[in-house]
Amino acid sequence: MQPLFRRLSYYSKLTDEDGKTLSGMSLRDHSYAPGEDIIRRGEKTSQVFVIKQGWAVRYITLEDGRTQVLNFMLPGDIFDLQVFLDDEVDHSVAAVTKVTTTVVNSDSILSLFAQGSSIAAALWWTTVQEEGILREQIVRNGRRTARERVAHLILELHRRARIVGDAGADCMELPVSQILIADCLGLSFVHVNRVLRGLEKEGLIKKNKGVLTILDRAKLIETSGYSEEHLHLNGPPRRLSFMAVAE
Amino acid sequence: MQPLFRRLSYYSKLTDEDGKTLSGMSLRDHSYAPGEDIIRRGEKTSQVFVIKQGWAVRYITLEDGRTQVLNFMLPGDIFDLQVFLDDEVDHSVAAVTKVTTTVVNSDSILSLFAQGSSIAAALWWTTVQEEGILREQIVRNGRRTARERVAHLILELHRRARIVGDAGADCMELPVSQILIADCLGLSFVHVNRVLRGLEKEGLIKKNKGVLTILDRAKLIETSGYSEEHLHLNGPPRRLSFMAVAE
DNA sequence: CGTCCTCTTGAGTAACTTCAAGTATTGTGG
DNA sequence: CCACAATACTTGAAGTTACTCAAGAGGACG
Repeated sequence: MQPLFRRLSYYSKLTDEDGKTLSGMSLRDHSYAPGEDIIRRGEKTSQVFVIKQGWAVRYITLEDGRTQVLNFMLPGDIFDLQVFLDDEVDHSVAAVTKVTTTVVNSDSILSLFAQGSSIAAALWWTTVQEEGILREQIVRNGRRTARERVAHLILELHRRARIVGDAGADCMELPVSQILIADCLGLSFVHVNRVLRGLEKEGLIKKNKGVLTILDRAKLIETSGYSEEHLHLNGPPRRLSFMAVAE
Repeated sequence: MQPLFRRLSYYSKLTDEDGKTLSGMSLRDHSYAPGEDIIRRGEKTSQVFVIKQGWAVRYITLEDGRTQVLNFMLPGDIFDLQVFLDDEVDHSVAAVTKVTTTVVNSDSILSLFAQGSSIAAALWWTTVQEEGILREQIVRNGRRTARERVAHLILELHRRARIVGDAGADCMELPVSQILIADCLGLSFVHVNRVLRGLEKEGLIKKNKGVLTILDRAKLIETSGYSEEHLHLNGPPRRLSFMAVAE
């Protein structure tokens, strides 16, 4: 549960005690090979899992094979607090790299909420963050040019990787093919390639064996119109507002 | 709270008692003129409100004026159960028509959850539904053609309007300008116009003074690839899975 | 070492946008 | 209730962005 703990404690004060609590919630680990499905659309699942290692994607495929990546999942990301409805999930999740997940005891999550733990507030915050990322995805793909989209996505992914400690100040491992980037941004992979090469030629980024380096962050932000509001980086409150009611 | 009750009881069995409970939660109403903002990005709000009458949009505007509509809000739609974080909201909501909202006492929502009311399950379901709609929006705008997008949106809006009793079997009031449709689908309004005229010429739809009629549903579904999985129309369970735990 | 997948680049094309100008519709103040 | 203004709709023509097709190069993997 390290990545989750790191993510939750990035802006929220969690104690060592909280760390132990989190570790205790983890039931068992599971590994997936690159490309393997972790959850398939239409399945019913009452399980909550956390990405422990590696990258995954939430995605939906149309009948004719067109696929849309909804969002990337990094270590510390959770699927899915909404699971309590016991309904069929409406999208799939696949491993991008080798992925390790931890299945979490959902009862223990619930008791965290019942107890008013600050972990619960942090978990709630992650779902707000996730929704913010989804909304930003809609704006990005709906109203930005290809160039803006690519630059914007790079900045977002770097930031998210950095939060869980998987990236340097201006560089990161980006284990994502241009095909996936295209499926995320609603573009053809050929065009994504051209845009990336363009950004490289202009000296904004550099890519070398899966490591992406941001060479000119200021220009990258300028061309993408990137801002971080949607990530809700102020972090969770120590308690959810409704917890105060119970006191 | 009529529209909310209607929406919740569309697939879930709610008693008259539940109806009264819902009515009792409503604190006060508020009206908005067309175009007026109901909530502005960056505001903090700890209020939950329900659309009682009229249509609204969730939207985000970029610095240079480009606007993306995230989603339409119909009577019975809720903003926003995520509010308990007491954080700044990351998008705005504006009235499209004249809109009446009801502000809801968030404490009473919480006690519904505490009591394990079936209303709580239904409310949770609406948030799952809303997320499904957001995801479908990403797929639609990312991987469908303009023609598919327009047809798809029409079918979705009709379905949602019908659930709250605001539409006939194949016709509905669609109080939405082509400009808004364009901002929702990530297209120019000129192109939306051409696509709509095309669909009319081919006899798939008809529009007359704000009333849209679906003339050939089968073809409309065929050209759009529409399916309703994302609306989670099986509806909420009577109880959330975690409520069983508490028993 | 060969196969498969990803990346790269060019050339031609299709989908959608922008610009522009005119028409209908809706709202508003006298 | 009418006249006028403002907004939304419609259509054409030209331009641009991004797509498709194609073919070769570079890497990863068994």
